[in-house]
Amino acid sequence: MARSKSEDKRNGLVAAATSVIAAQGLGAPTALIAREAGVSNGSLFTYFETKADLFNQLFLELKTDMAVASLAGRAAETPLREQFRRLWDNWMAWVTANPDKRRVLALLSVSGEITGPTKAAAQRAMAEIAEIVGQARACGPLRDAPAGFAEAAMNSLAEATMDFIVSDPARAGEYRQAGFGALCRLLGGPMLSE
Amino acid sequence: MARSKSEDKRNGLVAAATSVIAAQGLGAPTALIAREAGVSNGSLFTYFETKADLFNQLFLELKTDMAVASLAGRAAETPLREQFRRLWDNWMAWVTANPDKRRVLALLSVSGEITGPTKAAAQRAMAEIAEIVGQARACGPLRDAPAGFAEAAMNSLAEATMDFIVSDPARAGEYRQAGFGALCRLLGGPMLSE
Amino acid sequence: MARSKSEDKRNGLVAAATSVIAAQGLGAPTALIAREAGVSNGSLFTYFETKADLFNQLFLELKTDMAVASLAGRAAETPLREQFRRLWDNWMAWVTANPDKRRVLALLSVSGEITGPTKAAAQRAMAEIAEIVGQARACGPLRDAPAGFAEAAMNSLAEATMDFIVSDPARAGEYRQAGFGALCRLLGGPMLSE
Amino acid sequence: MARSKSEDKRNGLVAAATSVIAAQGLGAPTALIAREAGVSNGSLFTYFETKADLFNQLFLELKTDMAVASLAGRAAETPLREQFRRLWDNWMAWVTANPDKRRVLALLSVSGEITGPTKAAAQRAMAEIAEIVGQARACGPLRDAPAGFAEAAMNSLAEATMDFIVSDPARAGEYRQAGFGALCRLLGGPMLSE
DNA sequence: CATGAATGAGCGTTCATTCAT
DNA sequence: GATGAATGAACGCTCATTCAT
Repeated sequence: MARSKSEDKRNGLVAAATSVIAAQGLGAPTALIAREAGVSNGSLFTYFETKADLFNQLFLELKTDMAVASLAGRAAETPLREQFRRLWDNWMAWVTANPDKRRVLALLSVSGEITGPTKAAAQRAMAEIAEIVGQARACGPLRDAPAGFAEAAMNSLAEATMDFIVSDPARAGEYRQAGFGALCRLLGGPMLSE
Repeated sequence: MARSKSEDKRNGLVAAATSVIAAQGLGAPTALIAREAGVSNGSLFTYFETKADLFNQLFLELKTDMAVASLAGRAAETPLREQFRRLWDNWMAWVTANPDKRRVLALLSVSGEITGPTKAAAQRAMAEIAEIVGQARACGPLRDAPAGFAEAAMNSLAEATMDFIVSDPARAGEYRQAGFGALCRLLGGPMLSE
Repeated sequence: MARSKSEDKRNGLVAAATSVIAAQGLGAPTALIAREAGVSNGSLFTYFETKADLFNQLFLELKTDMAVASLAGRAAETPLREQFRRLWDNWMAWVTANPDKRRVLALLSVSGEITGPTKAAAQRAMAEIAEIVGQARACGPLRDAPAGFAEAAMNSLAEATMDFIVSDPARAGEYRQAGFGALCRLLGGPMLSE
Repeated sequence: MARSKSEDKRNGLVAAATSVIAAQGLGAPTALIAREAGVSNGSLFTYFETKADLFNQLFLELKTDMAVASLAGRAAETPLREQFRRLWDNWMAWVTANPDKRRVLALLSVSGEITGPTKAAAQRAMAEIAEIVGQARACGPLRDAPAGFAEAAMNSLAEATMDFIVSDPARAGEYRQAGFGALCRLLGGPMLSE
């Protein structure tokens, strides 16, 4: 179980990477991340083989974090709209609380450094969410759309909503509402209409 | 007189930057871009003061290119749904034909190197598109949503659709359809329903 | 612990800088200095933040070196003329033995890269010499000249003498004598006359 | 006589070089010098083969300028002290009026770019001054000093005095006086004593 | 395992000089 | 001759990664 080395240090590095990269972009020096974590520059490489490796682990961790937060309090038997509502609210709350994590995720997503296996693992972390979306899709207008499309559409709408929330946190509630309305319309189907 | 700055060379550099950055990311060496353009490394800097300047001009050029392509053949008097259809089809066709441009646009958008003035100019280039969206919004469910939200939502949906198109061009038509349907539902309103 | 910064390496860099700059001027590449010191180009920058920083530290070190060498064997109670004689002889001997250091000092002095604090520190290193000059000035014809003038005059005479010594070391003794004679006359006063 | 090309442009370049180098040092770009002279960068090289050539011509021109100015109004039959007085006053007045030229001269002197022939020509330009110094030397304590030493000593003293004048022009007169006194003592001899 | 100095490839940019116009 | 774009070598500095301690 306990992998050797210090789990604390690793987590510290991940956290430091998040805040440093949020501020400076992916070009941020590993040495700075290490310093921010209170660790020597060399040590970073005992926890992550390369910078790209750090990126991949970070990506997976953030994605998982986001998924877990979004699914908090889920009750599989409640009506679908209820579940969506909770999912969406959780999700947006996570962004509001963790703008850095969200920014880093956006940076990493587009970086070209995320490997296939990491992407696959990230999808696994999102599986439960995908399942909820799948239920909605099954009886809505996206019924015949290619697999994954509904999910991607939801994601993109979430991204747009997040941008507004991050840039103007005071009106977060408003944006969350508008986004949710759009989401329900987008996925459509009887189970989501009000 | 001496040689005057060649528009051709400038365009060659822009094109080279697009393909090199699409392949290697924003970290691509300026020297490589210059070589790809058949120009000496130093020459790049007679056309663009700095790498960041190249990024900004490139961004604006790509954005404008995209906007112009999307608006091709627009007839302001045709029904709104018609106009949307054409806009969307043009847009997706542009992505299909120019995946590199699209990727570079995505990279630049998130790079933190695009200055305020460039962003403003880009918005101006997109103004006509924004206007069309505005018409749809005015009589649909996003009527009361914050300004810009409808546009952002459309953009994000377009992004998602583009991702599918780029990753699997063979089924481009299918993705385009699905995306358009989702778009109409998302923006809603009587003028967009079938 | 890791290796700690090696005083040896730093000194090696300073020495290498001296000989390389003496040969090539201040435009000498840092990479060459590093190579001459048997160190990687990057390492130079773990010892000196910038090339300008290297210049400043080098300047101070050379100036101090010169001052210390000039004051060797000073006995504050001996007659002033005696002290001057020793000072002058030491000084010229240092130049004879270290023409590179002298050339680099001359280059740096005029470079515009030496900062105020460095200049101040250099003056402190020369304080004891200034004091000796001050004693001579107090009772000679420069009594009423502006502060620092006597010192500057001595320096300039030393510079001229050094030039001769460096360009024709075989006659160093002769030049030294002539210079000393001129110095005593220049500063004048009863305590320096023969 | 009239060498081809424009004498005006050449002089403009020399003047521009003086002011630009005074401000920026010898590293100043040739392109900047050209612009300051109102000439294209390429044109500079039709007047001066290389940057080093420009340096050499500039050096000679400034040195000559200084010599001519110093000798203004010389009357070979007046007493030596008189002649020295005039020389010194002219010299210091020139520096006061032309601090840029003086700074550039100092920079060039130490640059290592001045070739032997240029140095020789410069000495020729200074010949008349050397002759005056030679007369004083002949009957003073430097009688037996190596050739050129007296001149060099005078030069160095002048340099020191100039430094004070340049850094504090308000007290130029005071410095000039102190310098002249020191000069007379340094060269000594009956013809210079008051 | 932790540390941080050492390494050296690599990058953006500059600039003397050349040359097409 | 004048112009200024073109050239490409060169430089200072950075930073991921290694390795001696």
